[in-house]
Amino acid sequence: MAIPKNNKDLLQSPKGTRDISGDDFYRKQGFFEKAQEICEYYGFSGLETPAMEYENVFAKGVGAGTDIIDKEMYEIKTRGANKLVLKPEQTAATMRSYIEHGMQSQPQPIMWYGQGPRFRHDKPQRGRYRQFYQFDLDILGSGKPIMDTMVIHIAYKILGEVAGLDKTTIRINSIGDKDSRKEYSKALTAFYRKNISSISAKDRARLSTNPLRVLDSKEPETVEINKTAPQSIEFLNTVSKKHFRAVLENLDELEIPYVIDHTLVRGLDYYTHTVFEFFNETDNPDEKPLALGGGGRYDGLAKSMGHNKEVPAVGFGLGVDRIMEISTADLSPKVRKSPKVFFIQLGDEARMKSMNVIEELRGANIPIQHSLSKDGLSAQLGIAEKSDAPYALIFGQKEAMDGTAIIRTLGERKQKTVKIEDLAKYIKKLK
RNA sequence: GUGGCUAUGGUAUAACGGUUAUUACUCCGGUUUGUGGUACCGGCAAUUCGGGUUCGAUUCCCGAUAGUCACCCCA
Repeated sequence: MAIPKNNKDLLQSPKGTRDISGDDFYRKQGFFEKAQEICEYYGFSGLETPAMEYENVFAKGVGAGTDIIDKEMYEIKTRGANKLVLKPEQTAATMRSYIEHGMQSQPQPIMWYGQGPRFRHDKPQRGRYRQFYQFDLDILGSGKPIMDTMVIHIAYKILGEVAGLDKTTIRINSIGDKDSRKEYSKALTAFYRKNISSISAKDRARLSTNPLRVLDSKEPETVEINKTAPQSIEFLNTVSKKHFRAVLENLDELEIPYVIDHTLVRGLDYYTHTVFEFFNETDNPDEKPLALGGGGRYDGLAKSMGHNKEVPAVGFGLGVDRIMEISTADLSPKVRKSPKVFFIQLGDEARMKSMNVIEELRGANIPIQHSLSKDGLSAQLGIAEKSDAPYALIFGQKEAMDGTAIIRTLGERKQKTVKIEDLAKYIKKLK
């Protein structure tokens, strides 16, 4: 918030971005670690794609007429002729990677997870950043409904077990395969044309670019008319119906609660069959529930990106920032070890040799905290007191000469002198 | 992108248009240089930026910036 006087244009992070440090830093890392564990267990492996892509990856993949592509992409100024953009979402990038590396000749399906920043030029708000973090999971190369269920199941587990969110609602719908989708789209267009006077001007414009998105509209008059709009599941052909039913049956079997939401079609062009979103239900009515994540099947993506073959695929993305905001779960990562010993040094001689002693302890895997920048025993003991370390190691002039160190039990205020060579072993034995 | 609200040290806050800009926490240093949580003393540190009104602006007005809320959209 504080903006330095003479550098207001330079010394602040860009709008909608922020520095992540302290607890936030570790919680984000811890979340990833724990989510990763679940994914690895289910046989997924990691994928990290660049922060930028050629514009076509998203323009062709996600499709024009969506806000993401039309007005939220960051274009990068480059010296070359090709247009680069900061990636606004992961799915198209994942598919690009699959196609580029010929993954279709590997045993199918390819199962990938990953986490990283996404960029959208949106107006910032709570839980909405211009650089935000997503955890993604994708299964490419299989059209089986059980894959849809698995993806939903894992997302549900991550939200529940990792983030500790037990009030997650899953909204689900199906827009069917390409044919069903086309039929539905046609029917919707006809419906809206018939009621053209009842929908807002904005939605009339949408009608020509992407009629499915009119269903998403929040314009009051459109919301009203949408109540009588044809529902996508009415237009599912036999195959699509069977697929959707199988997904739901699998969810029932797993006892994952869901709500079928006929207005849920998701804005992006590439979705087919199953689409779903996760919401966190809040207790206080002042806060409206935030979308924590969403996803679906995108069998049409590969072809719309110019690939010669369809690649059936399904996946989700979770909004890490939003999850962090409401999660109260303990998310400390493995690297974050609570210190066992607080290292105190006294005098130049001892300070000089301190790092050698510390290296000794590091070699023995003993986590420490230190105050090498400080002088004075009282001061350092004071800091040790405030730390979480149960023991203090005092290494002073005398100890440095003798090749010993004092191990002090902070709570009981008792201490013992130990030889440096026995130090690690001695500390290990302490509870 | 549209509209509303907000903006004081690192954090949290006080100040009828006139104060050396309040207080607390944090942080740093000290209370006879080798044994601690308390206490005491001292120190660092702020009116977001740019205009305007006024003898005088933290205070009123306008603009910018940022945050926040609603819309939009979505993670």
